[in-house]
Amino acid sequence: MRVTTWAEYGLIVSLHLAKEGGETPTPARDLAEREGLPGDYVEQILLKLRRAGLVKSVRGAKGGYFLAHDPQTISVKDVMEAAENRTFEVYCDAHRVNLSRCGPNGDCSLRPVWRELQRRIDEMLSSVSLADLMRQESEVEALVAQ
Amino acid sequence: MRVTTWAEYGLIVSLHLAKEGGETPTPARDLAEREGLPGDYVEQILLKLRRAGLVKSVRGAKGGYFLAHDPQTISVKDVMEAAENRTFEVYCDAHRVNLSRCGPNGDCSLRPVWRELQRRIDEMLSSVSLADLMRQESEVEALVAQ
DNA sequence: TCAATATCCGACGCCTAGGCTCGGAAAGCA
DNA sequence: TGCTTTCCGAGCCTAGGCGTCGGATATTGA
Repeated sequence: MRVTTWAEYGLIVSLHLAKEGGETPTPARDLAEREGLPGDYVEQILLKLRRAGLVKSVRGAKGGYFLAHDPQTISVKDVMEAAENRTFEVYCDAHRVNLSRCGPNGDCSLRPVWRELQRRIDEMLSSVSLADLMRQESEVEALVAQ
Repeated sequence: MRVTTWAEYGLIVSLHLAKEGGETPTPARDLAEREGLPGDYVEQILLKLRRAGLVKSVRGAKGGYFLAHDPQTISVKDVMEAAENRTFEVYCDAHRVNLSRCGPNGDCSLRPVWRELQRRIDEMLSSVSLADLMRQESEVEALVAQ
């Protein structure tokens, strides 16, 4: 079980824009270079974030991207879902290995485990905002420890 | 973020053996057929589970596999780690994209989030045993809901 | 009006790892 | 001596993660 670069980079990029603040657009290429990320790839990710309504873009010279909302109103989960389409995929939902077990009428004691896991992951990721991430690592550590 | 078939099948297989009970060996092929899983693949998974000490095997005719311990002492996390090597991989631990950020002296506010997420996932998966999973789906659902 | 700068967007290419198969060696029964 | 079964490495196929590229469109400033 792992997080992809879509989510990881998506968060780095969003966080960068959050720190930038305001509505002055930052070009994708500048952002990528300053974060040490592949430029073309960052562009793809910003496109996804824009389609999800998390960032806004300005085209043409002097254009770029800026955050669409207040960092406090954007959660880690929001960014991950925008970048990765999902936070956690329940296997048996996607691949019905055995219909008599995985179907709606089946009885599979594993399903509740995955569902609950998904719930807790989402809960955790929803509870952290971009504003939270603008602090020092040590502060975030304290904040996040329940 | 998703669970692989290694973990999913590993759990199905372990659970099957738990229900079987006792020390009478069940052949991998029989198990696979009754669970509707690919036989050769199940064999690989059982091998992993054996190496992790979760199941024991008897070679030769009339041989097969049985659970090494009481189902109550084996958690979902145990099985997943045996089958998948890890429950949750923290991205920046595996791939240091940017040394000044991801290195030990770097300051990355994302790390605490992943670490805490990992902690909570492990906590959840440790709290459910194979014995718990031997119940009906609806019972497990109630059990697991915190 | 032209050149430079950016976003926009689809398509494609590499490579890893997940998911599964195969073939054969060793071990234990009948 | 067969038959069954575990053991184990090797290999195959595909999807998807991870990026790259090329060109169209929009905007700015000279």
